[in-house]
Amino acid sequence: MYVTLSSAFTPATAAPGVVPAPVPAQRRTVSAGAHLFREGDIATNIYEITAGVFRLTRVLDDGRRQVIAFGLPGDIIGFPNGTAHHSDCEAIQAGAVITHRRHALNTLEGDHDTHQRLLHAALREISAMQDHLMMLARKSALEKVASFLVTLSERIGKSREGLTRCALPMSRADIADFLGLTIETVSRTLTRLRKAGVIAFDRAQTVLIKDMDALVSAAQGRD
Amino acid sequence: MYVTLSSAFTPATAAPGVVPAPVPAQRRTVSAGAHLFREGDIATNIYEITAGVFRLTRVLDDGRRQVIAFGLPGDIIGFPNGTAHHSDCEAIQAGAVITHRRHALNTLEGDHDTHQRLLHAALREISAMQDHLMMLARKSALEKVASFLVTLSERIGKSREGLTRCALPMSRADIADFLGLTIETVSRTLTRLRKAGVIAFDRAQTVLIKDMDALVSAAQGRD
DNA sequence: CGCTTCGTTGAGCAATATCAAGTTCTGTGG
DNA sequence: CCACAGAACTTGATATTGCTCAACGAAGCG
Repeated sequence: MYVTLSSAFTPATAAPGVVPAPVPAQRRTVSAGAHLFREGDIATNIYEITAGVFRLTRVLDDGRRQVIAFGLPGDIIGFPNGTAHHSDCEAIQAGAVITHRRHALNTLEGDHDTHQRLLHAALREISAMQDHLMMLARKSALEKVASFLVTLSERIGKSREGLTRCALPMSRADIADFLGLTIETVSRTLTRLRKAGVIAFDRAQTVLIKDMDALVSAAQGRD
Repeated sequence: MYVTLSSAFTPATAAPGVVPAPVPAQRRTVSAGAHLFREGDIATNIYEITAGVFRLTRVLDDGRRQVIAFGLPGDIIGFPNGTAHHSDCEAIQAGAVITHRRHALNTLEGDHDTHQRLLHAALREISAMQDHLMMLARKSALEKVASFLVTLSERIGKSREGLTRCALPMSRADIADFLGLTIETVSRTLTRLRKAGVIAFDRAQTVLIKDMDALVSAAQGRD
């Protein structure tokens, strides 16, 4: 559930001919700042986000932090590897999730449709993380920040009259830790884009993308 | 199939009580330099590596390259997202794979055991990529190179008399592109570790780890 | 209204990239 | 077996990017 690509999210409609299924899934709301799970917790559930914004983080012993992904509605989060979670998941904006039993990934239990959806989400996740990998390793600060804005606005931006308005539900620190930069560099880069007339700000938490083409170009390193 | 963690690889033994299954899997050998698949190819198979070393790469339009992972025996590679592959996979050392039909990931086809193994490999992959993400974004050149050597030697190193000998089947360029560094930085960092007495070289393609503790420390940033 | 957290800006610095030689290794043809 | 050519690797000098440290401004919250 990298901020990208999940646009290809497959809705939860049952395939024709498939039995309606005995769904052991439950809804759950999560208030801002609350953890869905923490590193070390036994991974019993997989979560399908229906509202809010979540943040998946890993922390190194010495405190260095990496935001692995932001989870938005439609994303599926919390895939287990082994029995325990290896990352923290916190709601940065109050939200809601559908919890699926971890066992829904076992072939012989639960319904086929849910199983397939979770599986495809996992595969999409692998692909999205490959993109993220590429970005972290090979892109400049400007490209990273621009890419992030483009991707986020594709997910949650509203376009009107050639202007795209996009909320930034996460702090600068979260963005920095997602992109592998410092807070200062993120801030400076946003300022640079603003001064270049590519973006503007309402509040620090709302970007207005004035020139999407330029932003996309910046994201790809042709600035 | 990041170079790490697959040590947790689950062998292909059938679970008790499971029908032997009509396996549609086939063996295939791949010579050095040959591609298993390329970006854009229709993803019809998933590959289970039984011998050799493979390299999974993504290339940006402008030529910037990222090695997503190295595939070693026991790893499973080529998970599809959508219909086409989004990366290239090349054998850097002659090898062999078992090919599984992509459909083995569909619940209702093929045997349950294979399905579960592939699924768990995918989940392990997600976890491994999270580690890789963290490393790319947050570690210094020294930490990256040291981590790489530690991880690789855990997979393919041979220890004897407190000395671990480990082949480096990939070129410096491959290592650099895996770690998000330049060839020169990789080379300099290896030299630095060598001059510090932590490692030594036979040929450029074989490391001797003389002080594993020091290497592990370096990998974790306490040098 | 003050406090605290978050974000921006500036100056200097450190790590790594880049550019440019050299050196070693490898394979090939004589 | 040796000489040579090309590739891979190492090393050095310099440039650049983004980090660190520090101060300041703005916004949420009691």
